[in-house]
Amino acid sequence: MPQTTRTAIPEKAFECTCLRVRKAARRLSQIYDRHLDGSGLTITQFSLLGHLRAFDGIGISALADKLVMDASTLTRNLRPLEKRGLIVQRADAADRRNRRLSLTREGHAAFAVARPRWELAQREVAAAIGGDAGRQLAYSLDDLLARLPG
Amino acid sequence: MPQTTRTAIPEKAFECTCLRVRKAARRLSQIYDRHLDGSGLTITQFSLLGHLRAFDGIGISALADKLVMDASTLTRNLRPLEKRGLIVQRADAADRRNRRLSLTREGHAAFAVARPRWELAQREVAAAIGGDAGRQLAYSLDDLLARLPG
DNA sequence: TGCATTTGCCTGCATATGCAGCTAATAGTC
DNA sequence: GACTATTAGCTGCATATGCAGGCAAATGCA
Repeated sequence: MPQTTRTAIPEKAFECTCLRVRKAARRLSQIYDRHLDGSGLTITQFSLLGHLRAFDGIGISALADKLVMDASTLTRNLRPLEKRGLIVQRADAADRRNRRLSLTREGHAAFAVARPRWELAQREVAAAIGGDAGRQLAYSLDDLLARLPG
Repeated sequence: MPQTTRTAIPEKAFECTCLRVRKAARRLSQIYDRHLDGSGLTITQFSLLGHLRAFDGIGISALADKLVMDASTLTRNLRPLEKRGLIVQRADAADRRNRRLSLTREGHAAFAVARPRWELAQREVAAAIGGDAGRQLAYSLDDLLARLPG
C-alpha cells in the first residue's frame, strides 16, 4: 500500500525514555504530595529530611550526589527548611568550605508527622502496580542509575 | 543481638518509589539535555514540539493530559516557544475557549535539527541499560501510568 | 613561602512544576 | 432569553531544576 498519506500524521508521538520517566515522576510526585498535604512538607522536602536523618552531618555536594541533584538546586531547596528551623548548617571546623547539615528537633518532629502519610502514598502506589512489579521497577531504576553515572 | 545501638543510624535512607523515579528523571533529563545542547531546545521543549507535530491543532488541556502535566505548567512552557516563533496558538472558531496549538515552519525545522541529537541520547541510554531492560522499563512505566490515573 | 589548581558552595539566569483561584465562553435548563 | 453549571485557559504564589560563573578555603608543588 504505497503512500496512502504523503504527510503521515502518526497517532502516537515518538517513544522517549526520558519523557516516560518524567511523566511517571510527575504523576508520582502529585500522588505523594497530595498525601503529604497538610503535613507542611512536599515529597522533595520529606526526602531531604529523611536523608539528613540517615546521614547526619553530610555536606551539600555529597547529599546532592545521593539525590542525583545539582548542588545548587539542593542549596536552594534547603533554604525554606532552614528558614523554618527544620535543619541547621554549620561550617566544618576542619574544613570551613564544608557546610555540615543536620536535622533540628523540629526537623525530626516534622518528619515524624509526615511519615505515616508518606507510608500511605507508598502503599497506594505499591498496591496499584503490584508488589512484584514494584520490586522489578525499583531494581530497574537502581540499575539505570548505576549504569548512567553523572 | 539486642540493642547494640540505641539511636540506630541506618546506612541507607528509606526506600521511596517516588524518589527513585525522580532521581532517574533528573539523570535522564541531564543526559538528554546535554545531547540537545546547541540545538536550542531542552528535552522538555523537544517533547512538546514532537507532540505538536503528532497532534496538530490539539488544545492545552488535552496536551497536558498526554504529558501528565498540569495545564498551567504547559501554558507557561509554551511561552518561550511561542515567543521564538516555533509554535502558534489560535482560538478555535467554533469554541473560542479552545486554543489550537500548531508547529510553525520554524518549529518543524527546530525539531528536525534536534532530532538526531535526541536519537543519540536515546541510543546511549538504551545501550547503557540494555535492550530487554529498556523494553521492560518502558512497559513498567506505561503500566504504572495506566494504573495511576490523575 | 608563594602561586596555581582544586574543591565546596553560592548567585544570576532561565526554565519547570503544580495548586488555588480567577475570567471568559459554552452548554444545559427553564 | 435568563440563570446556572461546566469547561478551557490564565495568573499569582511557592517551590524545583540545572548551567555558567563567581568567591573563598584548602591543597599541591616549586
